Amino acid sequence: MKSEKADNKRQFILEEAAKCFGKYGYEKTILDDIGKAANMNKATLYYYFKNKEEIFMAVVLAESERFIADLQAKVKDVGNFDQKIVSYFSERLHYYKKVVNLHQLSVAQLRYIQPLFDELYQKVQQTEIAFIAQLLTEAQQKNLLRSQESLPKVAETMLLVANALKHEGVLQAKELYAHEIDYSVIDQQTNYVILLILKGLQQ
Amino acid sequence: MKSEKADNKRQFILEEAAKCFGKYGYEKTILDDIGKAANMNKATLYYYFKNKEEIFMAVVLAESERFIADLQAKVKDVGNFDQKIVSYFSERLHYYKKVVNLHQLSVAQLRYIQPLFDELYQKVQQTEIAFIAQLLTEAQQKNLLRSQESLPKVAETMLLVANALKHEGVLQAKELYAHEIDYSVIDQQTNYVILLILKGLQQ
Amino acid sequence: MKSEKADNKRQFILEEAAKCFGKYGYEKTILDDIGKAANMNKATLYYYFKNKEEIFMAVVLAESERFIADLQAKVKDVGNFDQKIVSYFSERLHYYKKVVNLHQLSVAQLRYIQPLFDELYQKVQQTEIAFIAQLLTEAQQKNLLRSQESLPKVAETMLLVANALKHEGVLQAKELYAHEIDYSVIDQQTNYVILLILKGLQQ
Amino acid sequence: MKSEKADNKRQFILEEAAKCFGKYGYEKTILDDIGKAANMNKATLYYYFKNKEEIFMAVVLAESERFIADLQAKVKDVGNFDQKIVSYFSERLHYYKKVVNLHQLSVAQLRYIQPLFDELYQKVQQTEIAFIAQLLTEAQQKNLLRSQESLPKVAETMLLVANALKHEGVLQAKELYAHEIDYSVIDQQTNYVILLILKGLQQ
DNA sequence: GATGAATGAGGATTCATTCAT
DNA sequence: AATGAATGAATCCTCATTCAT
Repeated sequence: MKSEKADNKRQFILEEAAKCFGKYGYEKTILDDIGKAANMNKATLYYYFKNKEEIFMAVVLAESERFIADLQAKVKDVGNFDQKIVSYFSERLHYYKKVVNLHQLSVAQLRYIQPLFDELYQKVQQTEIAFIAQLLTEAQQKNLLRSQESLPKVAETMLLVANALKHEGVLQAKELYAHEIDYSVIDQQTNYVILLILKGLQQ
Repeated sequence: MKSEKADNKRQFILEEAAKCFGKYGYEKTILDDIGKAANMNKATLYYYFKNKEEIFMAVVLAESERFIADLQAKVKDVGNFDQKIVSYFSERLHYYKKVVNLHQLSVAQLRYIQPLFDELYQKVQQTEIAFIAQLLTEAQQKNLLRSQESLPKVAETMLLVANALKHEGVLQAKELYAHEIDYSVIDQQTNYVILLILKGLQQ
Repeated sequence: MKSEKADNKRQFILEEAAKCFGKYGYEKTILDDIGKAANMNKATLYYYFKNKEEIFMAVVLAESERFIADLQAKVKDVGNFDQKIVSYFSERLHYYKKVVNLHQLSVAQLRYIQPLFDELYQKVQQTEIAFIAQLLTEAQQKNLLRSQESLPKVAETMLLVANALKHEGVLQAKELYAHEIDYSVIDQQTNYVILLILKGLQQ
Repeated sequence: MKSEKADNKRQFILEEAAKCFGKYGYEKTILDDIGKAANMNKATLYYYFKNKEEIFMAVVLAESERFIADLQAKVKDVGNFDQKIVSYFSERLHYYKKVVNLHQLSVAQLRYIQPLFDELYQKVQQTEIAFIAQLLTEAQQKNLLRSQESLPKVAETMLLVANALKHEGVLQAKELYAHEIDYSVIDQQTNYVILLILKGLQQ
């Protein structure tokens, strides 16, 4: 492929950028930092990415993919079926929190970035939906679920709800310190709804 | 007092500034934000403070004083004498971590700001030394300590060591994510040394 | 007089301001410098003077008066009548040059300040005219001048011409370095015209 | 060469900047002035220079190099060997005075700028040392000097002394008007020492 | 693909000046 | 008379972004 080399370079930039963002935070990282780290003129970065924000997004996406893979591997070893699902969402929220802290994002930036963020997650979400649907299917095959529902649809709904609660929590946090968003509340709300849904499926 | 009004205004500015720094972080907060929040031209801020950094420092100092007061009240209710001292230092480190996260400071900034930070803490430290010395004195009066040492000196030394370990931890963190500084290691080291010192006093 | 105290204070401010302007130049001297030097709040300066420029002008005026007095004393001892007049104008130009350098004025500032400058000199000029007229009168009494001209008028004209030539020189200096204005050319031109006028009077 | 164009532009900026500094002085010259004079956005200046000060320094350096070249050409035609050396140092001091006046620098600025100034002159000084050493060598070849000293070393020492006396003079001038520094005293001191050294070489 | 060069949009800081008391 | 407080208008400098080559 013509683009294989380009992809490698893109990848390399992202790795260096991730280090920079981690060290200095999103704001303090200037494109010259990333350029120097990747041994190229900062203008070249614009050949591979639209702008600083896109670089950041791509960094987060890469981290996400790694994380989701980890997460799914981990969840497979968790107790029974209910717990698998619940802990999946719980860990997922925990991860979101970590990313926010990791890059020292403030609430203001979060609000601005979130839409792009979510757009980016679309891709990841396909994986997520598939994974949850898979868990549900396995449960169904063990006769744990009586539902006739489309399981992918259910999985998507669960994710939708989880995301909605997360966003809701962030948007409520107007006056609070960014990382003081009370994720534990969001966590409980999410757990509760997910369990309700699962109960519904088991009727 | 001539300066009472000015002091109130200074105080007011600090409260508004604290909100801004909390919301946006140190970097993203621009003086216009603080000015608008405090209903004044940003140039006026320079009448009350030397520069942005001084405003930030004053905010942190105010938070510190509040925190130290809280902390000391809380520690009084903690189990026995040893535990009081140990938990004092543990909580103190936890607070430092919180401040760093609270204002989304990166390692790079930390290094730069730390000296000013510490200078500022001089005042707070007098309170801290007095408090620890008091705890030690009470223990001595209960014949828990046999030492003839000057207790304020001991208190000062404990603080010195705790601070040194904290700084050491930060300076080691060159390549790590700012908030990923491993405070738990620092915490253990600090606990260990403090207990050693206490043991020495009890010989 | 009510204003005697105020006059003393004004005088004191001017002395301190002169030191400041001398040390730092017009631009670099800030009102806080003058205020501190005169032991008063900078706002108070505005009670005594309209603005920074007026302080500067007053400083220059005071220096001028001192200088003109000196000059006139000195000239009295100079050789014959012609030489007295010529050296008066020559020294006068030399003084102007000194003031300009002394306060590190640039050509740009000079252009701006000149009108105010000249307005200020009006007062001084009365003294100057009187002095030159006196020299002329003495010459007339010794029958050195046959003219029927009004001698004050002649004196005034001489000053007018001298000033005009000086201004002309400054305005020509657009592209030159401020203090590189070629005063020697102006000096020669002035001498020449003054001598012509004197010749005319002696016909 | 890759940088030839850039060097030309740098040069062009310096020429325009020199005009501005000459017209308005260091303080009054704003970067917009230089930018406009050089037909570019002021931000572009930062592509070629680190800051305003560096531009100024570069202007002075360029002037210095031109001057030193002139000076050396001129000195070659001066009478005998002793006179060549003495007049070199005398002219050199005269030049320093001119630069200071030329840019309307106040004593305060001089103190601040001097270190950078001297750092910049390091380069020029190599040329100066070589030139003086050459004069000494020629004298030696004519058997005017009996010394076995390293002549470059002697040349360097002479420059060192001349600079030290110059600095001493500036630093003494605390309360004086900047351009009223009494260079004639410095000149005499320098001459005296240089002649002493030359005498020593002729023993 | 890559980069040297250019720039507009800010952001911190300074300072002459004003005004209420 | 005096001043604490306030501010608008600069001014230096930074940085993401663009563009011609």
